[in-house]
Amino acid sequence: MTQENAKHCQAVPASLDYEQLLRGADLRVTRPRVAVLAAVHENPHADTDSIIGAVREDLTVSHQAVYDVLRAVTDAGLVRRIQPSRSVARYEPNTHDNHHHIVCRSCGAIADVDCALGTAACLTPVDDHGYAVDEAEVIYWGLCPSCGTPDPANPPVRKDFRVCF
Amino acid sequence: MTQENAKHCQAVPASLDYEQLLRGADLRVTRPRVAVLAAVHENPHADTDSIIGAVREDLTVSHQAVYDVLRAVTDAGLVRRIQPSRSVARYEPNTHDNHHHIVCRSCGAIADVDCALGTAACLTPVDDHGYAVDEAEVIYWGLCPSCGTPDPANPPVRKDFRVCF
DNA sequence: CGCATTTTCTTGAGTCATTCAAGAAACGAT
DNA sequence: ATCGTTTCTTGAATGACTCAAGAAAATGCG
Repeated sequence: MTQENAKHCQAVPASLDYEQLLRGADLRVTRPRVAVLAAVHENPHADTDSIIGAVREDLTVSHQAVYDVLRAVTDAGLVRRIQPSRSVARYEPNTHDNHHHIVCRSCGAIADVDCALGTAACLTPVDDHGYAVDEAEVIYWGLCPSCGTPDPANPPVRKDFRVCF
Repeated sequence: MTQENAKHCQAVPASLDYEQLLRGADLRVTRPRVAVLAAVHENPHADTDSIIGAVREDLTVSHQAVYDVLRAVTDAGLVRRIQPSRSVARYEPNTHDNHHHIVCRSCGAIADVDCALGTAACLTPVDDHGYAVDEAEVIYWGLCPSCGTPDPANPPVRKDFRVCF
């Protein structure tokens, strides 16, 4: 875990707590679900493939199960799904603190940032066109420190958003 | 074009203006490029498939050409690509007014909204973690007027983000 | 204008994240 | 423990998007 992200990471809950989390959301407790929740908490902004990898260190699961679980816990609000343009889906624990993300255009690295406005103000667009708004998602785009200060030995790569985060 | 989006739509330029736009961006002027630019200006928030359809009303082009053109004009800054979570890529003319979007969770409808903060403030996260930020993208999530006021004759559909915008 | 150079478009195949479907296994309420 | 429901496994399919090689078209120059 990077220094940058530490602020938004509460202590990783023990296995028992994931059970609580699932039961609290009216979801059945299964080993794949606990393992996926653990993987999401331990790997900030991980994509599905990384989560499958992490889960399989403890357990044999099909990729389909991971997709199903991620959908279930996301729908239940336990996990937040983020998907910057041109990226695959990524997941993080839902901390309910309305923090946002900075994404590097070059390498795809993601960092957490606090909401500049506080939870409430952020939800108030000037004109909501009659929409019932319940979330404001902010993505800051730019270059991360390593990509912004070009290093000939380590050139920024556009495509490979998945290796570096 | 809906009333809601009218504010962000300048008059649709004539064909000649698209030529100017392309030349100004150091891009060669070709019939597919002019047609794609026109389609993007005439169809707010259209996905690639819709753009292919619109272009093919005037011209025979391969889908690959449309993908290539969209990439070229997006990289050149003539067009903005937006891709809310779980949606395919969508395109709009780059108006450089830093407006944002409201997306309906149910049907995927997208509406434009002005930036609540003005161009400058919006680019200033509280802590940029050393990133050189050049854009702040805000997506408000909620329910559009038709999905928010349930109508038994027209139930909200989750999956079909592409039919309704 | 006509040719050469470079870029762009066509054609057709391929990739990869994600989803679908059917049956087996696991959960939890009685 | 058993039953009914939900979840997981297996294997195939979908679909947006990309790759690659050659044909066609656009720009620059004589």
